[in-house]
Amino acid sequence: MAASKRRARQSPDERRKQLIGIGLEMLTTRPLHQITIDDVAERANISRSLLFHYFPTKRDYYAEVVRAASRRLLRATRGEGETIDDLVAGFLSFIERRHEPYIALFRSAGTDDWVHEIFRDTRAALTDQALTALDIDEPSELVRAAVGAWLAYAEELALEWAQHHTGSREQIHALLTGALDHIVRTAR
Amino acid sequence: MAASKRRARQSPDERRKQLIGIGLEMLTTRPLHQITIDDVAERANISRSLLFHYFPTKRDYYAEVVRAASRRLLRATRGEGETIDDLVAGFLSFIERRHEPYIALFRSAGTDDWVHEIFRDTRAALTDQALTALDIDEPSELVRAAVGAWLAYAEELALEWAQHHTGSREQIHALLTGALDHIVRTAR
DNA sequence: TCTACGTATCGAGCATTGCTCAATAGAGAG
DNA sequence: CTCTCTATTGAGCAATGCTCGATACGTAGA
Repeated sequence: MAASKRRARQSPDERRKQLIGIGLEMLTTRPLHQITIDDVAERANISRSLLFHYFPTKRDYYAEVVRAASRRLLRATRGEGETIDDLVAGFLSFIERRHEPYIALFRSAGTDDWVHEIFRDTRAALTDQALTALDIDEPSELVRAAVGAWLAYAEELALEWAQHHTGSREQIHALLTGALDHIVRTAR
Repeated sequence: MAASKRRARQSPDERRKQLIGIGLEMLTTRPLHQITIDDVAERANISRSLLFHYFPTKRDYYAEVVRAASRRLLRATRGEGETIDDLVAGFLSFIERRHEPYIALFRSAGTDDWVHEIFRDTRAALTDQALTALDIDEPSELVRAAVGAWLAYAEELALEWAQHHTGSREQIHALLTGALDHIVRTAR
């Protein structure tokens, strides 16, 4: 008690990182809007007030947490994306390893407009990666939309696979690449 | 003021319907968890307490609202589903007319476990409709998963189309049926 | 080593919101 | 006309997002 009451003064940078880290961690166990400031503060061993010192509002805090989650995802799928096979393989590996935070990100998508916006940005970036891998330079609006929708398909199928082991990795891989190929050919 | 203070006693059935109706209405303008009991009560011209008299908890109220939204959707797509073309056509018409409540339903999916469950049930029912239309009696787990994921694709693409008029109705229709056909053939 | 300043940190307190419970009043049965 | 049943309410509690003034920790300069 005496020890926990002691003020452990830290640099703003570390504190922010710590708090966002805690947010990411908690995001894997419960939906975004169920994370209360009190929970985070207690976990970080600080007062509520301090959290509001770093993030003007709960929304801002959430937003940074979700953005961090998004960055993680994009970092994990990017770079390998030379071909569609590479991209899909990277995507599947990522989902396999980290489907929990990924689910968390998705589940958070609908909670609020500002979260949804981050979610859309993330998906747009993934769409760009896919389009690049497909060697499509100037896609029509329809092609972009179709590839974006394919991502929804990919997410759903990959998560189902990661959670319930539905089908083999090769089957899922084939379903994803095959569908994308078919979709893109149809869309233009 | 005097008029609004007057007690307008109603039958439980009507009250429940009224309250759920208000919930459905509000769901089109804001995400589920942003609807406060106070808002609903004020709109219905009743006290907060009465709402808790009919629904033991806010969750229960939400659940019934979302279930009602789900039922609407299923009623609108069911029946026409003789062939896949019929089903897709019905789906597109429905989205075209009512994409707002539909978006609302989707957006609500991640807010909480119990909402997500309703959402999954809804999608499972739609999957059954599609499988029936495809004349697939005993689908493997993989086929079911693939068709379920295809629904995510369909939802995403149809909503994009309804909101931003991306592509013609025929193009979207072709993209949906084509993808489903391709996916099912690949999955088995 | 001492002092003074900047700021990381906290505690008290306010408004909103989900929820409880005892009290009240409207409507139909007898 | 009265009595009973229950739809309805108001007051109040606990949790939670958020504000603000006070405090103490760490360091730069003497």
